[in-house]
Amino acid sequence: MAKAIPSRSENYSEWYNELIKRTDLAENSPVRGCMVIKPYGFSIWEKMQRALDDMFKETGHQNAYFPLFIPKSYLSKEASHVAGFAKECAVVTHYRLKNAEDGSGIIVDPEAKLEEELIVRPTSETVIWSTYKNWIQSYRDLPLLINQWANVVRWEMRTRIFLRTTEFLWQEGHTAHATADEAVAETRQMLETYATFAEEWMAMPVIRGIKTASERFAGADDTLCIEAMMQDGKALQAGTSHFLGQNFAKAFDVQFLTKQNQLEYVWGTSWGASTRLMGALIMAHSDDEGLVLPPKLAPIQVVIIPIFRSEEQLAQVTAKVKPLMQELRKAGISVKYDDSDANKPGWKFAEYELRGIPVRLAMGGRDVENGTVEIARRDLKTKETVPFDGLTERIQQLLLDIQANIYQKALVFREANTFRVDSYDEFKVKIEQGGFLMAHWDGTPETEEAIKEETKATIRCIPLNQEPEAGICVYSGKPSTGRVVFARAY
RNA sequence: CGGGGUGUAGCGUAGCCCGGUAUCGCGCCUGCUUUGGGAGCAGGAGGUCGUAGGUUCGAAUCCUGCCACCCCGACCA
Repeated sequence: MAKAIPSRSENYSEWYNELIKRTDLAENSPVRGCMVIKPYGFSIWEKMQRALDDMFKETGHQNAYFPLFIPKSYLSKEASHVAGFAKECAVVTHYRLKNAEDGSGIIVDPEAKLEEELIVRPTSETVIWSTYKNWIQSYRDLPLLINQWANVVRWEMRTRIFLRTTEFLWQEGHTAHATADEAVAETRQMLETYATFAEEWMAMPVIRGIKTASERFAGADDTLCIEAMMQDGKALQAGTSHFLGQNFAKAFDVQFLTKQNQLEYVWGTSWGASTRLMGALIMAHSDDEGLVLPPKLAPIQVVIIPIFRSEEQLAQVTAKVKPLMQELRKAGISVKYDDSDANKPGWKFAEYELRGIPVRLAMGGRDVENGTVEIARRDLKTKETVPFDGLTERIQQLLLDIQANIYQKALVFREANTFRVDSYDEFKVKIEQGGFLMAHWDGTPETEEAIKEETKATIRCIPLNQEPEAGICVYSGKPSTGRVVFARAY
């Protein structure tokens, strides 16, 4: 018995860490700030990758791969870019080790110092734009729509598994366009792609918005983002899409000839989403019994557990189950039959619940006789006995229902924890309870900074598609044209 | 890098204040009974108490250094 995970409501951090550990998603590695993604966790990540990658392809993007190392001089070509990343770079200075003279072990060979240090990429704009210079000459080469799946390194002071690790996996799209309008449209399109992925695949509602100047990506003219609410009321940035203007084109001298034979700088975008999405997935839906996976991302959608006292009984159940599995698979449903006798049914029920498998079937002698099966759903933790016939259709529908229900639940939670706030006193009280505060802001970085300083709340974004509303800044009392989203964030 | 905490069997822990050769649970092994919500009983294996030193007749326990990990903060996707 035992093994309850620490309660979600009591200690969210502890619950999160323990959940990841117990479900075999990932673990901290001995290497500073890095994590090991275990097979179960990676199988979920792979599903995310595939879905995102398909969406990128549908919008005309192609995959490529660029180097891990960035010469220091590249990184420093775009001034605000390097300023933004300088404090968190891993730097390669030598290329050889040797035995110490005094026999004390292996040391870095001082003779093998690099002429120019190499930075382990914190993001790839600079290497990529230095390459694009050679790829782009004419308007006929545009738009250039490239994505890469890669790892990057950011030497953060404090790490948190999946949410902020020293090394992380992500995809980064880097596009070049002939006009600003086109690049802006691309930025929007990719933001919408992320939002669609979050909502339709992860079942996680997001707010589409634009970052304030102080939260903007280093080197961008504008940063769009999707922001999600976790179950502790904190915000999580789940994806970003940047309009780079001509900043990188100018820094790396990427020009093209227009139809009119004019030489012009190209317009850029970049956009990325990372293994942080795994953290989002966990924190958005899971409960004290474990993970709750949306069916579209569950590596196993249906688990079938036989209940038997003897080999003969097991054989009877198995005879019914095998054809069902074939039928489910034919319908595109992933299914696992756990007929091991290492653990008893009760243990299996709890284990698959912990791992977030959306649907569980249990079948024993009783069911074989009656032509029934017990079907349980993870999201609601309900179960019922249903006829064996027509199961495939029922399960198909159930998976859709679960996907929709998880989304709806997260949406209701977010709405219930989103508050319109009109005074700073109210702001300070509400922020302690968590959630999103919709408040007027005077548009100045000073106000933004002061509020952050005093309440630890940041402006997550200025929501897109929001009707303008005249008001006064909750902090300064100066006029404002619309509400922005304040929250404490991961 | 600052503040706090924890290191005892594969995992989780008691013991530490007040020194006397380590407790309990899970897991593991054997046997029987069990199997529709994390099985029961009986027996068994498993520990240089993070590490180095000090105090002491005697250290998991007291003292000092070091190491590791976790939490909070600065930084941030």
